[in-house]
Amino acid sequence: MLPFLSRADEMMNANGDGMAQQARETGTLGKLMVLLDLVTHADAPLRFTDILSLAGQPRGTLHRQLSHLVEEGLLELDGDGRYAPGLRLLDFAARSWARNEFRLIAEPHLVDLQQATGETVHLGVLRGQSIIYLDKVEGRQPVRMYSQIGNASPCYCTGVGKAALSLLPAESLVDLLAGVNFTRFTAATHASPASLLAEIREIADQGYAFDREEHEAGIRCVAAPIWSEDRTFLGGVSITGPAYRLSMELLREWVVPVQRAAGSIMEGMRIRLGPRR
Amino acid sequence: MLPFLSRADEMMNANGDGMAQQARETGTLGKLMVLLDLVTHADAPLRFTDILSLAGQPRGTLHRQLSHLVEEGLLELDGDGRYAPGLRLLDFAARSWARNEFRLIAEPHLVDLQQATGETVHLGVLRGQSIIYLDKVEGRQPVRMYSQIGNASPCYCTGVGKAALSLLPAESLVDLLAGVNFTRFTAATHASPASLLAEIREIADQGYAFDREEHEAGIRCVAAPIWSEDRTFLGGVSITGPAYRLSMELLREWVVPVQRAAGSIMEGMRIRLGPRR
DNA sequence: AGGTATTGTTCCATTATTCGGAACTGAATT
DNA sequence: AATTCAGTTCCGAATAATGGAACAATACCT
Repeated sequence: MLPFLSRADEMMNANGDGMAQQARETGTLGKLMVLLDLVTHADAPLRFTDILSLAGQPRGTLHRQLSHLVEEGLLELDGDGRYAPGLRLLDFAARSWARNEFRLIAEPHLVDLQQATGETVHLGVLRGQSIIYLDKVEGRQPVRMYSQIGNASPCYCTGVGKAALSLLPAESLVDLLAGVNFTRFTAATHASPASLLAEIREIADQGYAFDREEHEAGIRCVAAPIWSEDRTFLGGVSITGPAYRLSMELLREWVVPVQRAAGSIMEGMRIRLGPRR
Repeated sequence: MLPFLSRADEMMNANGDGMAQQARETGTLGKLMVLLDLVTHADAPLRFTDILSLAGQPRGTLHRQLSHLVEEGLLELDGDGRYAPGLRLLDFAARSWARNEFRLIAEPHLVDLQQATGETVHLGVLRGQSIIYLDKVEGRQPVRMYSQIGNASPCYCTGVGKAALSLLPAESLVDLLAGVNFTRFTAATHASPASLLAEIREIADQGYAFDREEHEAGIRCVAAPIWSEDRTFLGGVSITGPAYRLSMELLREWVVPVQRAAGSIMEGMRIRLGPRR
């Protein structure tokens, strides 16, 4: 569904001649990742033939590639010949999450913010054209975790996403949006780059962003951007909740606390990263 | 730390001659996975040179391999030249977790068991020589999630691990244990295959396993095994908690509920998988 | 049942990618 | 300025991936 880090940004450059296209693939690995993407994005485990038609590769080739992925534990093949994501992915992810510096630094500030407002707090970063949620703090959590963490969400209709975009220089922003597929999730979702760009300019001035039920009907949020001096990471914190409880007035009251949390996180990052450079 | 799915099981077979060794590598992918393992297992982000010495590969080669991993989002390279696990791993994992059939089937039974006992319930499966925790249900959870989920833990000193091992035919069990490195976590940890084998035989008879502070001092658990007719998946459910609260008597009382939960999960799997074969 | 279409697996000469030594750049150190 | 150390680029040689076709093993249909 979500195209994630698309390496294929510069594929359609302006010239029409038959020049050798820019180096754009990661060789063998790139092809295997496409397959992993296919399987992990599928709603149900896929059979060999399903993948064959989706991947458009010769059978022999595909068969070997899948075998390699299975042998490495990245995919699993059940007794009925259906391919599902492998559990080794969980092991990798658990490790990368547990040790993630940014998350570790942010965590206490997220908890503070949650306690101050009583609503759900998210931490997300921009990767490619998607926001990946790195952490989530809920009150007495009725819902299961992992529900949001790790999920890639669109950048053009989430509070954290728009906050992150507002930090990009105009040129990169346009480049990035050129590759985005504007899916209309609700009536309020931006349907084109034009209207989005206008809002983003506003967000850049104000220093905070709202999500007015743009991604999911009945869900609103306020978000503040997080950046580093060299723009190597961009992200945001947000407070999210049901529209019936979070009036726009209330969200406006929370602008200051969210911005303060974002500020504290940036401060923490500066202390951690500053001395090195 | 944990060697995970070691493909290299049959490397040291009995013969001493120079015959071509069994096919054992996954080509390009296998080499890249070794690197991913290195980085995700490290305590802190690694610099190029660190990886160079750990991986023992020519510089040019290593450089290209790491570049590919970074380009695919499996690794991230920060401004200081340090490699950390990439966030794309999180995205993959979130998906594979959310859609995992076994977990979805087991979930309600885990919740029931948690409510019946008030203690933490785990669901784990055996992959290679490790137990991977697929789910965890706590009471009003004071600790963060992801803490355990996805983590690979040793099979020889966890309740779920020993329960899973007890289902293996004698031969496979010996093979598997031959590759295990017996780390002594506490005074109660099995230090050799011999004593472990004895206990596992007992567990196979009884149909349940205890962890008597073998993995972590002060932590005990009861676990019951889960299997399928064709032995394609082996795992277990467990109730875990602090030793001061969970006396051995209490654990013995919980044998029945844990076994019942395991039974219900197997039942659920049979309904789901049965009709197909 | 028998025949046929479908699905999955193996083989091997060809082709493309990876390999890895060496030469190169740039920064830190003396 | 000279010297080490860390990281990057280059290119012929070695190796692994490719994909067509032949081969199993099932499911599907009269």
